[in-house]
Amino acid sequence: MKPLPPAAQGSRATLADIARELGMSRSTVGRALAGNGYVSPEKKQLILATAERLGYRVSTIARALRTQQSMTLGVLMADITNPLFPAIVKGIDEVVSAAGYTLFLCNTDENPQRQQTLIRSLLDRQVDGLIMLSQTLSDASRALLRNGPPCVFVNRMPARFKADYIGPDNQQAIDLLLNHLYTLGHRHIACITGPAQSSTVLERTAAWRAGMARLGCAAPQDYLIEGDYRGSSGRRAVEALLRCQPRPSAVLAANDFVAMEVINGLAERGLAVPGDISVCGFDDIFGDHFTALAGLQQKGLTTVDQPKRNLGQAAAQAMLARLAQPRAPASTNILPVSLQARDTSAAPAAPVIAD
Amino acid sequence: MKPLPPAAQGSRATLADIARELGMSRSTVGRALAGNGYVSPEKKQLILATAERLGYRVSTIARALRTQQSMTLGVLMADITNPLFPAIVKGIDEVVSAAGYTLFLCNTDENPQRQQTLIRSLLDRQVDGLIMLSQTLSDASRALLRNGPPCVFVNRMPARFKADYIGPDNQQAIDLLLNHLYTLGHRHIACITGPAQSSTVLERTAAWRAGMARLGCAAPQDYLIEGDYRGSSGRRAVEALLRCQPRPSAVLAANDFVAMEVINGLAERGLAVPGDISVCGFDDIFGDHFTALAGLQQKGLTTVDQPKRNLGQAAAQAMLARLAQPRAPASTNILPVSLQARDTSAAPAAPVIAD
DNA sequence: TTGTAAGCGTTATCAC
DNA sequence: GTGATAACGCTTACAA
Repeated sequence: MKPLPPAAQGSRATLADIARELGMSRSTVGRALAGNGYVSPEKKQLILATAERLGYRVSTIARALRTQQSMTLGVLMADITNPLFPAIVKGIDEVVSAAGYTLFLCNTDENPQRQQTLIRSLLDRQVDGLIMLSQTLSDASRALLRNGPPCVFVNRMPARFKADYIGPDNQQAIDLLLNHLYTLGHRHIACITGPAQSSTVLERTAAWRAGMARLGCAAPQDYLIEGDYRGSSGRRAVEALLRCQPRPSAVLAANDFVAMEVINGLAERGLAVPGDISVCGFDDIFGDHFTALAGLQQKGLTTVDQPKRNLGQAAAQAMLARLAQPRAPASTNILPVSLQARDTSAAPAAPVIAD
Repeated sequence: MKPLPPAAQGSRATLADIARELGMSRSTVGRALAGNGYVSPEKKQLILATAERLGYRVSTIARALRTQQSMTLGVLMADITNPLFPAIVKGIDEVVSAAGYTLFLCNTDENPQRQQTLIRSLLDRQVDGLIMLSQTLSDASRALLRNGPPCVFVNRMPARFKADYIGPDNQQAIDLLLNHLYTLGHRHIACITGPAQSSTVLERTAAWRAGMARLGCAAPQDYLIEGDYRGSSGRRAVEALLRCQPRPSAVLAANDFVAMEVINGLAERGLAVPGDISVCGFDDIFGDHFTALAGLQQKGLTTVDQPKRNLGQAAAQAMLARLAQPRAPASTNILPVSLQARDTSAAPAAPVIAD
C-alpha cells in the first residue's frame, strides 16, 4: 500500500485523510461513501463513522470535474424583484433540489449584453442545463448555446431554436378576458402588447384578433398598441389609446405593471377606472400577497393568473426529463390560466349592448 | 514537448486542445488566457484567436479544484416569494457579480432541518462564503459552520456566533413609529414581536420599552405579544390584543404580513383600521410595487421601510472584505430606515391628548 | 519567454 | 473485496 500524503491541517478532510486514518486505500473509502461497489459491512461501518468524526464533506467540485456533471442549473430572469419570477423559481427549486440540483440565479435586466455575459459565465461553471424565464435570445446568446447544455424556455419561446417550452395558455387567457369584457357590455377593446418579436406577443395578438372576430367586434389596427413589459410603456400607451377612434371602452395590458401605469396615466387625464375605461392586466403578480388586503378594502386589478408555481415545476420536470433523455424531441407544455375578475373592469359608461 | 492527448470530440475545447492546435504547451496557453505570467504578444494573440475559434470556455470547476476557490457564494433566505428577500438579493448580486462571484440561492422555509440540509449542500459545493438573510442558526447548522467559510448575517444576528452583521436600525425604526403614533394622539401602543430568541426581537422589544418610557406611556407586559413573522401569527395576535386592558389604540406588527392579517382579523371583529385601531407594519415589502397603485386609490400600510437594496449591497461588501481579510475583527453595519406614514394610522377614536 | 511536472479530490477501470 | 492507477482541466512553482 502506497503511503498517503500527510493530512493538510485546517482544511477540510478528504478521502485520503480517512484512508490514512484507517490504513485503507482511497478507493475503498470512496466506494463506501459513494455507496456503490463492494465494501465489507464492517469496513463500511468504520469508514462512515470516521467520515462523520472528521467532518468529511464530499467535494462536489472534484466530483464534477471527474464526472463532467456539475449538478447545477442556471436560471435567467429579467428581474428578481418582479414577483412573477420568484414565484416560478420556487416551483423550479422544489423539483430540482429534490433531484440533487442547485440553482444559479441570474438577473438579465432585459439587457442582451448582460444576458450574454451571464450565459457565458454559466457555461464556464458548466451548468448541466439552463432555464430561461421570459428571455428573448440575442444572436450572441444563441451562438453561445449552440453546443451548450440543454435549455428550457418558460413564458417566451425563441424563434428558430429547438428547445423544450413551458408557457401559459395565451389563447385561453385572451379569450377569458375578452369574454369577461364582452359580457360586461364592451365592444371596443384595445390591446397593449410587448415587443413584436416574441412568441408570447404573436400568440396574444392572434388570440385578440380571433377573439374580437368571434365576438363580432371590430379590431382596427390602431387598437393594437406595441409596448414592452415595463410600466413606462403603459404610460406611453395611454396617448395612443386616447387617439383611437372610436375610443376603446376597455384595454388589455401586456402585464400588471403596464396595467397599473395605464390606470395612473388615465387618472392624470381625468379618466376613471373602471368608470370611464376598464383595464385588465396579465400575470396576477399582485394577487398573491394582496388578497391579504381584504381588511383595507383594497381595489384589485382584473387580470389573468398565470399558474406560476406550476410553470416552474413543469419547467423543472422538463429539464430533468431532458437531462435523462438528451435526444428526445422537444416538448411543449401549455398550462391553463384563470381569470381574476376584480375591480378595474365594469360595464362601460355608455354601454353599447346592441351594436 | 510531450505529445498531448487527442482532442475529445463533441465536448468542449480545453487548454490542451488549443495547445495541440498551435503546437504549444498547455502552460503557455493557460498563461495567455488567464492573463498572468509571461507570454509573447504574438503568441498571446494567436492563442486568444484560437480559443475564440474553438469556442473555448474555461472550466471554473477545474480551476476551483486547483485553486480551492469556487468563486461562488451561498444565500439562505426563508422564502424567495417574500419580496423582502429578492430586494436584498438584488443588492447582493449587483456587488458580488461585479467581483466575479455567482450566487447559489436557497429557500429554508424557516425550517431548521432544511436550513441544515442546505448548508451541508452548500459546503459540499465549497462556496467561498455564506450570506444569511433573516436566519436563526440551529445548533446543527452552527456545528456545520464551525470550520466552514465565512458567514455574513443580514437582519438577524445569531447569539454566540462571531460574524459580520448588517441590519436595519431597529431602535430608530421603533422610535419613528412610536413618535408618529404619539403625535397622532396614541398613548396605548401594543407591539407584536417575532420569536423571542432572535436579536432583532430583542432590539425592537427594548426599543419599544424605552420609547414608551421616554414618551411617558405605560408599557404593560400584555402589550408585548409574541408571534412569528407569518401572517397567521397576526391573526392570533388579534385575540391577545383585544384582551388587553386598556385596549391599545395602536399596534406595531412584526412585519407587513403580520400587519395585514391583524387588519383582517380586526375587520372580522368589526373593528376598522385606522378608525378604531391604528396598525403599523415593518419592512415595506408592498411599497415598491404599490406606489404604482395611486390610480386605484389604494390604501397603503403605514410601515417602516428597510433599505433593502442597501442592506444587500452592504452585506456583499462585508463579504468581499471578509474574503480579502479573513481574520479581521467581525464588523457590524447598521443602516438607517425611514417611516412610510400611509393610511393605516390615524388619530385614535377617543383621543387621549392629555393624560 | 516557454515547457515540465505536480497536484487539487474525486470516480472508475483494472488487476490481484 | 480491495488497492493501485489513471484521468477530469486547470494553476503554478520551477527548470530550461
